[in-house]
Amino acid sequence: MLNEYRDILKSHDLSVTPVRIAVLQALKNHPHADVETIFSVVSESIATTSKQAIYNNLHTLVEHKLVREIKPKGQPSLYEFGTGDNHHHLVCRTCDKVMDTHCIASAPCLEPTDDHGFAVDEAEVIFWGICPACQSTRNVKGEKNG
Amino acid sequence: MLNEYRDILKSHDLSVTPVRIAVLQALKNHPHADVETIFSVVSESIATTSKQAIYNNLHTLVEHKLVREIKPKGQPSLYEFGTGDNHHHLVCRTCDKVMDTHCIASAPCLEPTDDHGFAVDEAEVIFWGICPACQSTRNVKGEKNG
DNA sequence: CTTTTTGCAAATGATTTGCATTAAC
DNA sequence: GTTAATGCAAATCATTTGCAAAAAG
Repeated sequence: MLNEYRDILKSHDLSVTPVRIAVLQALKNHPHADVETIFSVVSESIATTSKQAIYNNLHTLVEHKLVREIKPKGQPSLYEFGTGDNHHHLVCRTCDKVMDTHCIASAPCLEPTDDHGFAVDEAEVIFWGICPACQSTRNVKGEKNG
Repeated sequence: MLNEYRDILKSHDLSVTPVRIAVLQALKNHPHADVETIFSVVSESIATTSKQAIYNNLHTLVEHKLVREIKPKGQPSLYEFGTGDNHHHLVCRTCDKVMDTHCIASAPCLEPTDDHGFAVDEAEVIFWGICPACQSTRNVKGEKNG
């Protein structure tokens, strides 16, 4: 429902534009999408859009904490609709696939022993490993799987 | 002591070259250094070196788990001598400063609730926040501090 | 009507690739 | 002598910047 996105944007004092709504829709349908993917999905409904409009919107949405950015080492940034449910990520060292997971750590467990005066607002956990597909196919770094 | 690095490299079946040793030394003296920093430090002792030699060596060292790569969102990669002590990082959202810290979570606490079949070998924790300097100077994103 | 967003082109900058030379083993 | 590392130049590619036209508030 489009008005859903409209209301979310309005409640964050963000102007409502077709591209911006399309970006939110694309993120909802493609969790962990990169800019390239979002651009091509948005292009399906708005053929004249530009990659810069996608970048602009993602930055704005990330700033307003509506979208979370994930940056696997050496890959383009991935984006996900920020639900604020504080989940974490499994990242495959071989094919860079990203999956959601939760940590058995309860909130007070995820705290630094020494915060060096930082005002910490988020604890991000990345579980590094090898995904099932890469385990079975002996993929080498760089090849993509499922 | 140079033979220290020599032995570390030999024990990992890596050939011992002046540039490679200089990279390890630079990392020891400059925790959380980026390629630019490592290049200029190494250049002091080996004036003829190239940035590509630095990249090559860092990749090799990371592959052999002698060096850890940290990738703050949108910044060049940072590298640190990989001590295997499983510490974590505080990253400033404003100036991108990185500090070491530990997590009060004990090992069994840092496990995914559902590993989706991944063979997980590391749990990386990044504590996002605002560093003391940026808190006091009201820095805006992009300005560097301390 | 003022501000924000859009879309285009061009610039930036970290990282990678190809290859001949040189050094390590 | 065979393999791996070096250093140079050129290419790649995600991301950013500048700006005029268009849309949103």
